[in-house]
Amino acid sequence: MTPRPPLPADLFDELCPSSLLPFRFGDKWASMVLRCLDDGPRRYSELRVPLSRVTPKALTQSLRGLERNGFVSRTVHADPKLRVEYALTPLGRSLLEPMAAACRWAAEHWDELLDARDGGISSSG
Amino acid sequence: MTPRPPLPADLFDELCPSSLLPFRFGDKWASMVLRCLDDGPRRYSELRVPLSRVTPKALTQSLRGLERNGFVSRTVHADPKLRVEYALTPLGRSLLEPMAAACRWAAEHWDELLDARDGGISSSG
DNA sequence: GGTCTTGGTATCCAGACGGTTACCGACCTT
DNA sequence: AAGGTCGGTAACCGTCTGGATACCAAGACC
Repeated sequence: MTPRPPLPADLFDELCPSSLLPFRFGDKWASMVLRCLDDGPRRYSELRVPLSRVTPKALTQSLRGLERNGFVSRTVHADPKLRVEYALTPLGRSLLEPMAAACRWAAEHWDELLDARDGGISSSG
Repeated sequence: MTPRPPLPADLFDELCPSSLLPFRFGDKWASMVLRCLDDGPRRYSELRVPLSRVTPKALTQSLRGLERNGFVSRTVHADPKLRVEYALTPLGRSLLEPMAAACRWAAEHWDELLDARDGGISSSG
């Protein structure tokens, strides 16, 4: 429909600050899913591309959780053929701000975070 | 030492936005621990008061995790008698800002959050 | 000597979380 | 009719989290 650019081939390549981020949103993949929906609705199969390392079960689970909590909407179009679209709700969209704030924090304190993890008091665990 | 007011008797009474907050920091009790350290160092036994529903094991685990990641420092004083104090590191203190931002977000969207949970698409789970 | 406080540990256990593999019906194309 | 795509589900299983209960050594106090 909209000729938006396709999602990146693999979100795991550009591992963002989230890897050291001590915050977590929803389940394991929820924040990545939200990122993928940032610029408009996406189909299930579209989401599977950047999240290729997430099994269909896990992706469905994550989407269902986001839907249940009102962050994402799921719309089935049976127009010409089956099409399921996931989109951010306004609530879900509003979530992007505090998430970005957390990421900014992580970026600012990146060195300290690395330092604490590696050379800190104890590196066990 | 400092005659700061004691910690509240039970943090679970004044359940803050965190109950609906879709963000999570660290393990289950980490954010509550941080809140308790907000106004200065606290002893293990002090922390146990507001977190009375947290077992010693869980509290220790949470503190160790926070320490490992550089958010909290642990200091043993054997001055007159054994005293172990936990305090926020500068890094840990800097964390309070994005956490507060997340809480503000939750407060702003409180109604929507409740709505989605209860009357939303599906209330299962 | 017995007990209390302090700051924890040891052990066990249930449930949640997440991964693997396989499979499915509906529809479209060839 | 055969095969592909779409949007998933089913069954199984290991790991991790976190709770319950019990216990402990060192020092202070009585």
